[in-house]
Amino acid sequence: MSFKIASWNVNSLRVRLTHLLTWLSQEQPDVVALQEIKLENKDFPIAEISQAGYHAVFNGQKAYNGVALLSKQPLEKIEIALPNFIDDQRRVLAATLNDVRIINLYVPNGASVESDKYIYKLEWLRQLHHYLQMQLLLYPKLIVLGDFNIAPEDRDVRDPKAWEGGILVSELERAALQAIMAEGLLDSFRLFEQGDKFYSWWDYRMNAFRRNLGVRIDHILISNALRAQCDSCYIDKTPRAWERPSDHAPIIAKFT
DNA sequence: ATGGCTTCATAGTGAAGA
Repeated sequence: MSFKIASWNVNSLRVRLTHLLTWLSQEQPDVVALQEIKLENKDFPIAEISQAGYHAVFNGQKAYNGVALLSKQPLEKIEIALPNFIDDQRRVLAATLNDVRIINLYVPNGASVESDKYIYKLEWLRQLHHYLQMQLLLYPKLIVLGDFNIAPEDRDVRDPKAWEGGILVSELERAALQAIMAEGLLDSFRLFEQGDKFYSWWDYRMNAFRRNLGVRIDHILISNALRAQCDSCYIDKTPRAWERPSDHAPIIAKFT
């Protein structure tokens, strides 16, 4: 039986709800991880999501951040934060489906490498590292997906010279991601032959999407125990071309 | 060209995103 999982930073679930519902009906993923839902739990559109055939768990807050998991089957063992890390920003949502642990992340953006938010991003990634070490011991079949706000390599950036040393590509961010992946997580996108210049985020400004001036910062990482079952991974650019889109495109992985 | 767009909170503009 095949299994399809996706991640999508919707940049406001309120604004993007019709996009999401259209996309769900077309793509029929088994699980979707959403980031930047930007609403409180009391405002989550449970009825619409349920009508579309999905269970939902969510970890929202007012105005910013917020993550959710939609699933055709009910999810279990929900966690909503990194352990032992005091943080009022809602960026984590973990759940279990059968024997697969799914961890949805909205990694801090960091603003700029000179910013206090950059320090927070690096500390957050350090805490994430500890958490994933433990989760890998508990759950050999692990999927860690979401908006990582890190482009792993220069080939994940349309204009590496322009971005060099800056946020999303700085050495410390990339090293933090590499250290996490070295625990036993694979970038599912890079398990397969991909064309050139595939990105998951394009700035709203400067006609960046039309010109494909993007960066690949949304990822689906999988543990070694899932490697043999993973069939494909691809970025779905279609909803990015719709009217009033999110600035991110969904990324999808399929498993047998 | 440190702007450029979009969303949210707010009722003017300003923060935040990446």
